[in-house]
Amino acid sequence: MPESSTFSTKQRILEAAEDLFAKHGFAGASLRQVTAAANVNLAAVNYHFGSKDRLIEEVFRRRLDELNARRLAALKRTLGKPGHSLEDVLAAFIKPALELSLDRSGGPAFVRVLARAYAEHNERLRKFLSDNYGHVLKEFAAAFAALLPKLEKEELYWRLDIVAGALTYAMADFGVIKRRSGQSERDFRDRAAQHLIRFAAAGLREPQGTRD
Amino acid sequence: MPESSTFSTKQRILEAAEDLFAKHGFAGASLRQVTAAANVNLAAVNYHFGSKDRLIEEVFRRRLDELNARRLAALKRTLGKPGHSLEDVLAAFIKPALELSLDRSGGPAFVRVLARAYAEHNERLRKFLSDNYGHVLKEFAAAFAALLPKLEKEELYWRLDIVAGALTYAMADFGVIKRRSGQSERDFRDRAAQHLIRFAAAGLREPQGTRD
DNA sequence: TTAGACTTCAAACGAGCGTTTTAAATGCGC
DNA sequence: GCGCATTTAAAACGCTCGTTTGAAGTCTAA
Repeated sequence: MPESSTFSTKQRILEAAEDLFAKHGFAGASLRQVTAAANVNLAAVNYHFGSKDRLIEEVFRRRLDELNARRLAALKRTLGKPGHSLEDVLAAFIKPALELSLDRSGGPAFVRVLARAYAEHNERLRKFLSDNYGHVLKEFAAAFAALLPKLEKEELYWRLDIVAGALTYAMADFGVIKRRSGQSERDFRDRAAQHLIRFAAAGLREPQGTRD
Repeated sequence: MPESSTFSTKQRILEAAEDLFAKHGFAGASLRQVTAAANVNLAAVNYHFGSKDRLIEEVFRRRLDELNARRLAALKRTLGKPGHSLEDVLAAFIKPALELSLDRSGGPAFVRVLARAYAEHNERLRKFLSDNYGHVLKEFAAAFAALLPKLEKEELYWRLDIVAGALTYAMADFGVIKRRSGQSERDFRDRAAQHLIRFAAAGLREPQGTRD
């Protein structure tokens, strides 16, 4: 199975799929649209991926494998530092995602795909993501828990859930937000990271109230 | 045009549509699924609403008219109080949405529909929502701006965007979160509102940083 | 009770869907 | 250059989609 020769077709399908899934959703983007945009024969999807569902999974795997590896590496580096802060852990989670949407072509599209997956409560997709990347979230949750010992577990999970949702939505909108003229992409992303980290840290650190 | 006789069919279509749009998305839920769930003839959708797109809009209008009226009323009440706080304004935004998902049947489904609309960047839908309900967001933005005079406009909009995303996402998941046994629905919602308000207030109030 | 507006219904429309099939083209070690 | 596995190609499969049609049914007011 000579990978080099299949590479181009598979790659083009994945890129077109990512873009169209971001624009029209998983159900809304058809394989005919995808293959037309990729300049590839319609049957190529089922030849290379087996089905539309598996193509969707591959769209996620391609980006998430690297994204989560970077997140874990950054987390490990952070946990190694003796006096690491909440902001450091948040940065380990957020910055790789921001870099993804900056570095690679198609990154901005992918974070929108990710937001869609968040909004969908599709059973198959949730299981796939949980099976493949659930351990990453668990490691981050443990790191947060260690830094916020006074928060009850239930309260912490509440807040992490809100933070994850907020970050996902915010990053999905980055491709749309128009930045100040003259501001470089890098500057913009750095400011964005600062905003997100500060915002999330404030929400997590706020002392737990007992009752009103 | 005798409204009373059409009422039942239209109502049943709207309720089935809301539920199925929440579950499978706008493209993913077909009119055949909707009409079957509503126990109504397939052609009834096009007879009563004209098209699938207009049905989608009507699903939004039915809930948002009341939701936004309540939000504006709560905001007006809050702004009338002399010493009102950031938390009060946030409560005016959040509590009506939480009550919607508590009071009415189908409410939890609708907030998930709302989250989907957020994730979609559908031009037609965005225009419809902005045309019909954009003024509500503007009034809230003004109220926030008055309470956070030290924040630059750009910074404020950043944060409001994140808050709106976080809230939308969090409320969409309320139907899924399992609450402690013995905890009443009302208690759960009140606690949820406290969490969201405290979280959002902390993120908004955090002093603006100049640069790292 | 009959006229007429409104609503429901079964059936069909053309179009597009994901997938499969079968054959032609391509790349590559021998 | 031949033989073979891999990839591309065109066409068709059965199915579901949103929408339209025209007739049947239902209700109300005169």
